[in-house]
Amino acid sequence: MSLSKLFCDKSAAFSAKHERRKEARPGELLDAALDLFVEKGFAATRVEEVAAHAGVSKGTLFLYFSSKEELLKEVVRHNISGHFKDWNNQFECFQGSTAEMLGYCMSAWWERVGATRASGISKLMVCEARNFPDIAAFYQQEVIAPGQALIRRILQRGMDRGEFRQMELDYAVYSVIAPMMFLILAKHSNGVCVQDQAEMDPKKYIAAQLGTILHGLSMPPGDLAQPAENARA
Amino acid sequence: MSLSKLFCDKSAAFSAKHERRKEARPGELLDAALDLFVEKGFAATRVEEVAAHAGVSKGTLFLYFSSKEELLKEVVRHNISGHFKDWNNQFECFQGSTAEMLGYCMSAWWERVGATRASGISKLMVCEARNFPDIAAFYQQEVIAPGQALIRRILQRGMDRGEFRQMELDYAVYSVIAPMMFLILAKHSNGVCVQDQAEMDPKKYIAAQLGTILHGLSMPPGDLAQPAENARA
Amino acid sequence: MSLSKLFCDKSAAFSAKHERRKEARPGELLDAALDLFVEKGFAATRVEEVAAHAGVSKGTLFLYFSSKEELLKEVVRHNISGHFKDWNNQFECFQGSTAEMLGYCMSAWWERVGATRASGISKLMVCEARNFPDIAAFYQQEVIAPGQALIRRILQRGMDRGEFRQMELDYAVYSVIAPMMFLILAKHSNGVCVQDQAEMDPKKYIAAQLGTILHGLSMPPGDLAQPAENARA
Amino acid sequence: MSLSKLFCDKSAAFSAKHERRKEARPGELLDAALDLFVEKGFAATRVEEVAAHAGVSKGTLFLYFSSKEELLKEVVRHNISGHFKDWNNQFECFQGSTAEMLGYCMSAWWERVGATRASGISKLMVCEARNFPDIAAFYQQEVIAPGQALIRRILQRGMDRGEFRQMELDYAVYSVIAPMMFLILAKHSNGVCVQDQAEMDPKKYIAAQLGTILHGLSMPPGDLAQPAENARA
DNA sequence: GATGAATGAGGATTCATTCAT
DNA sequence: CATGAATGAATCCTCATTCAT
Repeated sequence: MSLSKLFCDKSAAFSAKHERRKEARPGELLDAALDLFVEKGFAATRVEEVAAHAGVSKGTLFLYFSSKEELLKEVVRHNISGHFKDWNNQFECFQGSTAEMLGYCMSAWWERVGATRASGISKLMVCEARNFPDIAAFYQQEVIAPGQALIRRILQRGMDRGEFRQMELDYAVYSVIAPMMFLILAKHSNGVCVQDQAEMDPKKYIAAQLGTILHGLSMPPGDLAQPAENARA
Repeated sequence: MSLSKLFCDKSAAFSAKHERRKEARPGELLDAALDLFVEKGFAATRVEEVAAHAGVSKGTLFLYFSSKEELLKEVVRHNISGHFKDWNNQFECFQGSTAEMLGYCMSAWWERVGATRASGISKLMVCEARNFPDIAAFYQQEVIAPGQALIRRILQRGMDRGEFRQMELDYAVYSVIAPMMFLILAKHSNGVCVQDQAEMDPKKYIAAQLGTILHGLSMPPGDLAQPAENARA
Repeated sequence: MSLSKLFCDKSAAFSAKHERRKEARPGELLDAALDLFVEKGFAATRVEEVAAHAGVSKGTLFLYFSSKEELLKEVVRHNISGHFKDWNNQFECFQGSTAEMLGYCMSAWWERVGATRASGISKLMVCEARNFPDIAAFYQQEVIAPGQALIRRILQRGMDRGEFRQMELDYAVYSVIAPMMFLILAKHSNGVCVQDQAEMDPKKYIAAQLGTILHGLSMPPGDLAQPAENARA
Repeated sequence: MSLSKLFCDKSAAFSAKHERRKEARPGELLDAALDLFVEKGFAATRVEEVAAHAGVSKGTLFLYFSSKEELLKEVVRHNISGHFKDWNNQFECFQGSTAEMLGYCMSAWWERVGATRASGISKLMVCEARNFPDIAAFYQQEVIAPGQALIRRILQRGMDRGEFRQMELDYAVYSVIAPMMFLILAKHSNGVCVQDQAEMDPKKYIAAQLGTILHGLSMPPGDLAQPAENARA
């Protein structure tokens, strides 16, 4: 069964009005700012660098953003995906098993978020949350909450359908979130998470994590078949 | 009274408060610096704050650390545990199942690292790695590499003993690491990872993640028994 | 009206005040810096003072000079005259007696260097040479060496033409240099060289020193005897 | 005729009382301070360096000198020679020609001042006079004035005895002072005055300057003539 | 709108001076 | 007396922000 068949047709309706104003403002500045904030941190990034990366002068930046902090806020707003409405819709229509749904979710997330520049937002928020509580709260409300809610619904669906074992959702959600967050950090933290980043294939990583999430590392219980004649010394 | 007694007394009484302070200063400063760097980031932390948190003046800090950057380096060095030798030894002697071993490991890690202030180092490194590549490399070599190696050995043991299924270790290690890293971030990122941090019990979190890691979320295959037409309570 | 006229007008009117300032700034800063460095020494001069003397703010100074030390270097470079090429040319064409030439030289030096603010450079170099060996070496190469060379040529001319007695040039050059250097110090050292600086007329000083250099203090031998019909072509 | 014969026996009587207190204070500190102030300038010298050079701790320095500036004052006071009383006495008894007297003076100055560490005082004063007008005034009064007075007396003696030509003493004194000051600067200014300091022999330098001062650079008129045991009444 | 020169508050660092031991 | 740890005012330098062109 192809994945595309699994969904109904309701496509997402984008919020048009609020976006318009921001679209008018040089997206290059927001992109440059995101890249640099992620790379060097907010405090260590100079607005002049941001402007230079966007190909404009320092003064121009302040034409569009009243302050460096306001720029950060806009960066966060601009990079917060409207994916959730879409994804929630897709959840409603999904026909396959919950395992498939979870796999689809993680792949889709990687393609639409993780692999893009927008993924840096998460690292940025992790690093700057303490300094900008209001931005953190906004992010938490716009991204974390809907994200966790979606995953909860998926896991609940699995439990409801007898596919997943009974579990405490408050903790189980992190089994899905943690590997994705880790992948983002690995991508943005210069070897602090993974030894040789170039060696890591994100798709294989996601596949492997999905495998663990679904089945764990342990030998399937019934699967007594291959004993492993090895054992300890 | 012997001469040596005289000398001992003298040296013992030698400069009580002043000396004690001098011994204690660097450690107090390192602790304060760790806390603040983790909380606010390196660039956004003022040395004067660090000094104040350690109960000394700005100038005193520079008596012990030649620069703010050197302070950061020392913070990292100082907080890098020598746990791995110990843990590797324990690995050698461990008698129980590999699942138990993994559970023991994660709990021990939480108690000795995760729950302590030292855990902040990981968040700090994630945030500052790009700005301080040499420190990141040092951390990677002293912490990341040995940590991953230990986990690989554990997983390999599980596979060798037929407890764990065959897996590609290069990716499987992250099934263990990601949840722990996530826990640290949750602790230090002001709600950006978990909605209500106060609600989360780290021990339950670790238990839950261990459960997932070992057995996955899926219903055990043979266990088809109770399909659960239920839904929750 | 031709197109070129339009362009000319436009470019001529282009940014009047702002640009003019920008052109002028570095020179004003260099002048202020020279004055203050000479007056108070490099270390005792604050960059803010320099900026204030040039009528700009602290930050502006750093727009043009990357550091206080770089400012010093530029001060030296900027004040090192290209007089030597000119003077060497004049040496070649000079027709009069070598005594006249020496007198002309000392007067010209006074007018073009000694009496100007540039004279402070020499005092500055004397005072700061130990702290900035590379600048000292540069000054030595650009000023001291050519200066001594010129004087040697003059003295040599005098000897060659039988006007001057045979002398060891390595030491004789200082008979010319020392009085000029002394005059500079007198000008800049607040009474440490001469008791009442206001009383001293530099032209009379130079005339007097030239007299000594040429004829010494001693009574002309024989005096009476004969005016010296010797020498010169 | 040996030089020693030229003098009568009045030796100098040292001022005993005021010296006593200063003698009690570590001369090492004053010596170290002089060396460093001369080498690096007052502002650029750290009191800790002075203390270290004198082999004591920073705190000890402040036991003897209430401030860095007071240290400078004491350095100047300590290094101001009491030579003038002695030299003035010698002037009174000198039997030889004034040319001999001048030569003796310059040699004696070199041996007792110029060649010693004390010579640095002059360079120090030249450099710091603007920043410490009161010290400069003190130095001027204790050293410059008596020094110039002595030289004036010598030149006057030469004129009175018909050995020297008539000259304006206000300017003529500098013919003697400038070469000596220059020698000091050459010694302390790291190549800014003389190209290769190592090459210069101070005694030859002084002999050469004395030659110029006495007879000038010009060919003796008539040459032929000789000695001319003075002229004019 | 765009520019970039100018600003000055803010932060890292130094160092003269103090003072408990 | 001597020490050297501690201090904090002073100074260099940075960089977000303003504004005249």
